[in-house]
Amino acid sequence: MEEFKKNLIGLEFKDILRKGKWLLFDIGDYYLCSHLRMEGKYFIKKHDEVIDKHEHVIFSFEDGTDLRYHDTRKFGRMNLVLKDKLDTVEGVRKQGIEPTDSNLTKEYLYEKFHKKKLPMKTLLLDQTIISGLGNIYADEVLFGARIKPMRLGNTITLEECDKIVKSSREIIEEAIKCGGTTIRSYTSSLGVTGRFQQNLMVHKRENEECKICHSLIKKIVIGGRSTYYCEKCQL
DNA sequence: AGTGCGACCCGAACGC
DNA sequence: TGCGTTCGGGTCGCAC
Repeated sequence: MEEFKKNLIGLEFKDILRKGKWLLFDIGDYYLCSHLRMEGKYFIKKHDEVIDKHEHVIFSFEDGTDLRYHDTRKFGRMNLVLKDKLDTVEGVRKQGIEPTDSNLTKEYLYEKFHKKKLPMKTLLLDQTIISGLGNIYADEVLFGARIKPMRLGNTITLEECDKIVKSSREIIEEAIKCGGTTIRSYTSSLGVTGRFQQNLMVHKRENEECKICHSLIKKIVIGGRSTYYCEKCQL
């Protein structure tokens, strides 16, 4: 921690990049790799403003402003690495292809899925295959692609991979437009709300009617994660 | 290698 | 001002 502080004093934040779910702050010879997990968020505040009990890391700048990292559950992670050592941050290095990237093709997904004996829900959460989908969007993508979450990778056809490409792109783009999804965050008073929850077709909708076929949405656990799907719409 | 699962964290939601 | 328990999100590390 002391080392972390000492290394940053006097350095300039030059840029902010993103790789999958990681934020990379370009600072001098370093990248500060920051993963927000569930509820991590950054705020700009004046240096003299009262420090909230969930503001765990504060960067103070010469102009009297702070960049403050706020994380209710202390679940996020930060990792300061020299730029040429970025490869040593496993999570950052092993990112797969993003839904918005034209390199995400049905052939690529078929190659990744067709020998796997893991459920599709688990495979969509694997950041080394598709980068950026979390528990909510994985459920939504599978609904959009009309694939049951427990189907194993080795049962998925090329055609279904095409549906996943399209569904993931559509859902991620729409979610970004909406400012994300607010489900468990209680910090909306701070201005961080997502509107995508209005678009959710299955996630967190156990025993509610499917918006397409009106049968009841089911909830199960796959790979230790809550998973929602429509028995009738998804094959 | 591939797969499965507990640990991490703590406020909210839930059950009584 | 009720209190104890469970849940959940993404990732890693360990066991098989």
